Amino acid sequence: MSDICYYCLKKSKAGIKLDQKELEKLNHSCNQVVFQKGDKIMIQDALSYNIVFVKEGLVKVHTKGPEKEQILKIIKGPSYLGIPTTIGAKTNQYSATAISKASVCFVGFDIFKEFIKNNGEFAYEIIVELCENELQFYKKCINQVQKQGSGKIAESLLYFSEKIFNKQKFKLPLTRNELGDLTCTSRETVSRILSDFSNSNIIKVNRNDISILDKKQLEIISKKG
DNA sequence: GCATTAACCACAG
DNA sequence: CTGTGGTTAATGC
Repeated sequence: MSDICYYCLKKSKAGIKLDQKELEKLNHSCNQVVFQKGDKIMIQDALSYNIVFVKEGLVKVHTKGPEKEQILKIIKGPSYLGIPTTIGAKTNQYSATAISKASVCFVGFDIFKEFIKNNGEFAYEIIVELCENELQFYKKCINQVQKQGSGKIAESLLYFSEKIFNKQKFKLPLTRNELGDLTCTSRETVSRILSDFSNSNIIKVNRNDISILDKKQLEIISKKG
């Protein structure tokens, strides 16, 4: 099949702007890999030759800090994940690990560069994505520094509920420890806050099954920090 | 001072 | 891997 990319239903917003000829080219230097939960997709400090695009599935983006592991974000396909590190640095500045089964496309950097140079619509969509990302990180940065524990946990629960699963009830794809790495708190704090929320009937917790019972309250906690 | 918040340690499921 | 309790340190009335 020389037209897999052409028929792909999980194109990025930029990918939609490619014409048939470009999609055929893309297909020649694009390699799709299916990762299982826990598989490493990108490893920090390794040389990066490809633009990494998550077609489907959940991926955690994380980096080794001076003290401990830091989860930068959790993303759901379809979404790019390796643009800044591929373009802006020689080696990967972060790692990426599948936290569910995930289909990932590795796109040759040369062809990606060619699209950016020759297709303005494509380039524009890439810029939009990069800008949205940067703004999101500003927000996250402020939240991490200024919100207290319960606010940060509430925020991430809402994130999983609204942005990742679109459900009130979901299975948390992270351990308590990882949720701590994501929210800049300790695993003990995560445990305590989750049981606090549970005792206040804001959420229902059973292992990693989370149900949000009182979304309003959770939003208030998230907002006020 | 006293309360709140959260990290670190330890230990038990 | 989790939940809890004790301890300690920082910060804010």
